[in-house]
Amino acid sequence: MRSGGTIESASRTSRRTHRCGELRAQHVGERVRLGGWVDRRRDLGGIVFIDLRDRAGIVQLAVGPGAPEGVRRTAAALASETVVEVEGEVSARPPNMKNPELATGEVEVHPGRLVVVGPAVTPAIPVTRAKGEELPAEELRLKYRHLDLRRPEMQANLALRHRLLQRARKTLSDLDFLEIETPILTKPTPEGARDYLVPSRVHPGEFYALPQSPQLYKQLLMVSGFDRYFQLARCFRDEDLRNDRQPEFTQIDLEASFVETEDVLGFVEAVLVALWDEAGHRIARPFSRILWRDAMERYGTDKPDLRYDLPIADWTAHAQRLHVPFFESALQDGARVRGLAVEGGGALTRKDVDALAEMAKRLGGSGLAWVKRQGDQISGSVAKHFTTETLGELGVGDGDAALFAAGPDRVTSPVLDRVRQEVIRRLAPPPKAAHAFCWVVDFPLFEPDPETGKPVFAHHPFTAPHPDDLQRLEAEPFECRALHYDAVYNGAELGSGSIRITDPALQRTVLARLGISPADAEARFGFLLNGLQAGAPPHGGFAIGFDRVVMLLAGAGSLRDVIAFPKTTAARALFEGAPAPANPADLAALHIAIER
RNA sequence: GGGGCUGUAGCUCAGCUGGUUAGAGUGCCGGUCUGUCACACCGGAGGUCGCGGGUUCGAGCCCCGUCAGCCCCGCCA
Repeated sequence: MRSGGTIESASRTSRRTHRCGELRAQHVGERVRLGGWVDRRRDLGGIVFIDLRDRAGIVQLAVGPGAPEGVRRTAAALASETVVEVEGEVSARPPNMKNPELATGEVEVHPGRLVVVGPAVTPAIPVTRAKGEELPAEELRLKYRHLDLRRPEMQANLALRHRLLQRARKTLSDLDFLEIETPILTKPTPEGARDYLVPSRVHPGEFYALPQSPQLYKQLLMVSGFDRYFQLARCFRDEDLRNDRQPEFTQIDLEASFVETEDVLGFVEAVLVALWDEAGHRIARPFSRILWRDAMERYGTDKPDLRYDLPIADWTAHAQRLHVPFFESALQDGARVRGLAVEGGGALTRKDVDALAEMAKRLGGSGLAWVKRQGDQISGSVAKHFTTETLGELGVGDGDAALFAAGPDRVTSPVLDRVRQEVIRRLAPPPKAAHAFCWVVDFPLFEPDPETGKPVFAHHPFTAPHPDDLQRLEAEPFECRALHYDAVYNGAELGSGSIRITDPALQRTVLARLGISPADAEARFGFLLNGLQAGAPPHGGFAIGFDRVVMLLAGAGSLRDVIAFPKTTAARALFEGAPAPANPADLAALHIAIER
């Protein structure tokens, strides 16, 4: 509510007129009521200054000799993190006493009433730190989450998260998508990540699973004719964690009917552009495209960081002429020599290069050969095999360096991907762009099982094969491309999606190709197959990893900084203490016996 | 399942080659102070060196085990 002249605060309640952080010079002379936490107190004897903090920020209370006796007594005894309510007049600060560091620094409040409404014990971890003091240990931040969440950084992260959720919801709703909730108690899936299981009380020995994603439900919604669906979906996977992986997480999940790949990418671009806009970044559309095969060849990864050049080159032909022992030992069985021509790589120190080579070895490669050129000087582990001319053929000029890896692609690709990232980190070249979005398309449909070599699906078994590759399904499964696409941003995967199989016969064929018997297929995916037989429109969709998006846009170092109550890397909740033993009576009711 | 890093006062950290009574800053408690904003100044309390075992005349420091947090590999259709 806003009325002319004075600004009526939207934060007004029965107990306050404004939030602390909202007060400005324009409020001078107004009598306000505030509620907040005591951030800091500076007691000068005759006058006490209190920084009062709430969600909107901090304002200074000044309790001087003119204040009522009771207010002065209360002010002198206030402990930090106490909740107080205060009523008083907003005053302009004396000219030399303004604080330009503070949004409210032009003013202060002179309380006529000051009441402790929420006394606080001394906080276990500080909410406000001294300059230069590190954050408390993460373990303590998670244990005393109610205090950690009071910090302005965490408040800002969660406020941003809120805005992004609203923006995603509005963007999709405006595109005519319907938000439809799907079950949290679902059916265990035999493939994929481990499920979180929930025992059934009324059906002894049977279990629900928490959804790893709403995949099958959203496809069935398409079969049901809902046309465009989205959900801000909570998903659960019982796998080991990383700094960008939590056991429960949120996806912006969408699916649409009568679409081709182009349509889905368009919808997802609209959402991503809106989210980045909400965070203050203007992003151009359409995003660039890169074939999966090219991404692997040029960057060694399916999520290339396109903020930087520095593509991987194939130097096999050059290497064969040079008779370098390092290469020849590896150059068998169709292996290749690939490498990076690093512009300005002369700045890499011996220590840098050794660290890179060490990293390459750890990743299972035979290591890294290297050459540096300074004028006519050529140095490095394989320097004696090169001249300025042969280096020139590789694109290595004065002041540059070349890094070589030799072996099969499955080894050198991940090595060169990591080496490229590390070179970029160490040389810190200026990025071509701050925000490098791209679509990676034409993923393979199958990949070899690392143990048996048999085809297993690279994504999920409902991904449609590329129509041009259908006839290769039997004879050359690994050559078969999928209508699958990933959204990649600055080297991070934001999400993935695909056009789905809608022909039940093709769906059965693909499942069979994966070694799943018809009976098995029926037991596991029968409800989907039934759905497809009932008249399925062509459809496809996408899922955006929302937590990761918030983390990137908040500039946070960990998912834990954009989730109010996250789990530790051991999947524990330190704040509430989950998981916890169940009492025997509950277990008995669930027909569960614990083995130790 | 495997590897690495960390664990010392409420919090953040220092602690040398194994050697006397384990320190600093901040917070906390008490005091002085009328314009501070990391207020300043004076005084004080505060320690199972994560836990268990071992080596040693002697362990915060070395060894073994274990727990917790974090990072990575495997895993995450």
